[in-house]
Amino acid sequence: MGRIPCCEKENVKRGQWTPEEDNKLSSYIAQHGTRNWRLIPKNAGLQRCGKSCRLRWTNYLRPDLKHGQFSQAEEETIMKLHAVVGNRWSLIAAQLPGRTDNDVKNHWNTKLKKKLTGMGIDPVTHKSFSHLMAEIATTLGPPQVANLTEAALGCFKDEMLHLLTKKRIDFQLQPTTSQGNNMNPTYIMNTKPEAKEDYVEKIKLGLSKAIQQPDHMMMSNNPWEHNVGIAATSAQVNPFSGFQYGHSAFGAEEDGSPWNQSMCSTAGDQLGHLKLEDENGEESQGGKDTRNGNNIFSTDSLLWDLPSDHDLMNPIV
DNA sequence: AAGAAGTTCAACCGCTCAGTG
DNA sequence: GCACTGAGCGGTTGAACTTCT
Repeated sequence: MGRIPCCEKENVKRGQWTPEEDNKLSSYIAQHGTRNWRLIPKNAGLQRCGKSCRLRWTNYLRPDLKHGQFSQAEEETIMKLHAVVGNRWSLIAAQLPGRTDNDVKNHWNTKLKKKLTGMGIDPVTHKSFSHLMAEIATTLGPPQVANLTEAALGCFKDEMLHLLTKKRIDFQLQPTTSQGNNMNPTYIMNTKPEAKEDYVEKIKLGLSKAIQQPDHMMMSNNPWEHNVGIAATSAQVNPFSGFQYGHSAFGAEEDGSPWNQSMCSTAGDQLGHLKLEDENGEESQGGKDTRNGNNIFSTDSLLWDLPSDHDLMNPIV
């Protein structure tokens, strides 16, 4: 049995909405509300699918929507929430008044993903590439490490070189001293064009050397320490270590909140670790239960069920 | 100036889930 | 418990726009 189409495909207009159509839809909804999307286009005199009307309304016409650029605070919120819930765009959008899931999804795919990658953070796991490499190195046997490392370095190299050469994203290679901790330095963006070529060359050199010497990877939990840092100490040249959302890259202060990097993970898997309380104080696990519970991130309703050292995202284990 | 390449974002598609009879 | 329906979600597409060569 085939799936029943949501509307008649014939006589249904598709593509960009005209101002006239927008007006018809807006004025109809202002008078009658949004009950029964299937009937709305018919009653409003639109040759559109109900689904298309719903999308147009929720993503564009709703009067409470923001249409401008995402603010820095909004971007930071998206990144933090994505680290926990993953591609649950509707959940993330629910925490950003005036933004839709489509807005958030588009912004993530076009801007934030690249921003994170450019900072040496894997946008899927929200861990630094060095962290992921270390996990690989500690989990697998030597032959697998060599092969995987080579493959991974190839990917990272391509991505990094693309970003460094095509985008004005750059790294200040001196770790900030505010932490007084070179084991976990914080890097900030350097937009000076003259610094770029030198860094690109250093990275190219370090990466190609690393690929040629996979054995060194096995000697450390952090392969970058042995290979990437060829032109300087690893802490100075390795742009992939010690990223912190709360610091200079986004201008906010770290607050010791549950958002710190240790609990970042692939998100879809993580909803199962969140305890959610509904209005009656009853617990429910994440997932579908959260569909109508838009305020699960409020401090009043969210209970964290995570030991601080719990490694939620080990892709190998 | 013009074509190519890259980017953005509105819109569509197909799927899942909740509600209902 | 089952079938059906509507709503909502996330992934993908493609037209419009921008930047690069």
